[in-house]
Amino acid sequence: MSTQTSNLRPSGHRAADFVVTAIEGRIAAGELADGAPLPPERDLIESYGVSRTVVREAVATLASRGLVETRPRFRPVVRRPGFDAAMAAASGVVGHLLMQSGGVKNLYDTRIFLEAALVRQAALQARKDDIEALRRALEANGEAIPDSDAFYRTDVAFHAVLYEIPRNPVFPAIHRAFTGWLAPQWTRMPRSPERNRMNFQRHSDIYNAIRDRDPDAASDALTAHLNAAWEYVRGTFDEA
Amino acid sequence: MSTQTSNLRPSGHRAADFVVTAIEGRIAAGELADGAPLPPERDLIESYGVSRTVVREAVATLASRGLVETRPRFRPVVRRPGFDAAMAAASGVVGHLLMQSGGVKNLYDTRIFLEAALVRQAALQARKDDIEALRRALEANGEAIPDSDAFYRTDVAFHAVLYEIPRNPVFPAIHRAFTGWLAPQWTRMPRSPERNRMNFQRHSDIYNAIRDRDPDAASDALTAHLNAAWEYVRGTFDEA
DNA sequence: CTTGCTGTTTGGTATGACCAAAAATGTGTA
DNA sequence: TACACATTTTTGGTCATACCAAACAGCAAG
Repeated sequence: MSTQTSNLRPSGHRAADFVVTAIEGRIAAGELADGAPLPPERDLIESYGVSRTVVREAVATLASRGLVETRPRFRPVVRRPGFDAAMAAASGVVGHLLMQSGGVKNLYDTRIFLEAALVRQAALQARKDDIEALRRALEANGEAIPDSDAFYRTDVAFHAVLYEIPRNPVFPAIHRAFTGWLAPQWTRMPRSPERNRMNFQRHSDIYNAIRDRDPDAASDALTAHLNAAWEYVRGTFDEA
Repeated sequence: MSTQTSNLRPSGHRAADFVVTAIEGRIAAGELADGAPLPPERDLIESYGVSRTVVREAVATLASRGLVETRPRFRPVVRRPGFDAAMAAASGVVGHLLMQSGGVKNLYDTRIFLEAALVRQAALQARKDDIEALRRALEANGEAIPDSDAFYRTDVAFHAVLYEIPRNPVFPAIHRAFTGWLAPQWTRMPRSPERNRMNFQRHSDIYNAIRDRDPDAASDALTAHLNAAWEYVRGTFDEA
């Protein structure tokens, strides 16, 4: 007859979800600023009138959503989410997808598609400083031809410039996610200065097309570049 | 063979992470098939030699990664992750992003960009049955003009066809994610048969351009369509 | 075969305890 | 005073036990 627990939280829902949304609200409201540590679990117990079990479950949920960052035995740190956090949240699942048949191919095709559209757009409306940034990235890429490790970094940086041209923070986040997901495949590819030189040539083609304001040529060059890279690495997969 | 119960989990790591990866492996190996219920928590305790706290934390992590589906008081159900699961994992963060300044705009611009590229591609290489599917979707959309609710559904369905044309499962997943994220904004938009008729006209333009194999016209029609919709709803935001 | 009841299973939560590492505090020396 | 070192307190990670309520499985009655 007497209610055993006298809590101030709405019953019927899961207590953990209640705590999650409550903390989410405090983050969104700015009460818990970016970089600040989360209150100790034992404080949260008192604040929300729940058990430590619930608090820990809630913190784990927040962590997997990218709203807080947990390291073993450290206070969780609040992270105001950016588009990168969204990608990070998805990456756990994507890792599984990549191991399924055709998963890598589907993702890589998506990248080709998106990037081809990016260079087309870039050819149409890249600003002077965009093209200059692209030129510098290309130059650095060319100088790194003898060093395959440096070439990889400058390669990624070159493509990164393409994602920055629209000035929409979603695109750089997508690029970082792509490179992170596909890096394991890439590193299995044998590298050599000769291949670097070939890829640099492709990069030059893309740059020239954008500089010359030729969207079709830019799109074609990008597609050819990435498709060639795929053909080169496809042998390393056991897929039909 | 004999179930190895020699659970010597590496110390230094978190026990919960250990359990998570172990269950992930069982899912990836197919031992836990899609749709099957997860073993009871009390069984997992014995299997991995950890406390129930750890098991619950692990299950919560798996749930937030989209590998299992939990409903209150039901056995968690294993879900072989698809690209939709990846999007679902990201949606928690995206919800926060949408509330930040410019978040909706950035995401919507991304959608316009992607969809414009899709219709361009569709104009170039859509198959006969693709165009036929698009025509049927357009027809249904036209018939739903008087009913704003039905119009919204057929509107989404029309755009969905565009995402299916590349036959890459990533794109439909992206579409579902977009519509899910942006639906709250859309539903705030006042709807009327007149606006429906206008949107239907835009859809017709897109369809005609694809049917006529005119990539530029298709891309322009799509961009005009979505930009017009944005202009129509922007008044509902308190953004500069 | 269906319907309805009943005991069992199982997830959700609470409580208390212990450990180890981090953070905070105190202390002695230069 | 300033700084390095030792000690106490805090705090996250884990374990064990217990209880409740809803889902589930089995059985009896219709």
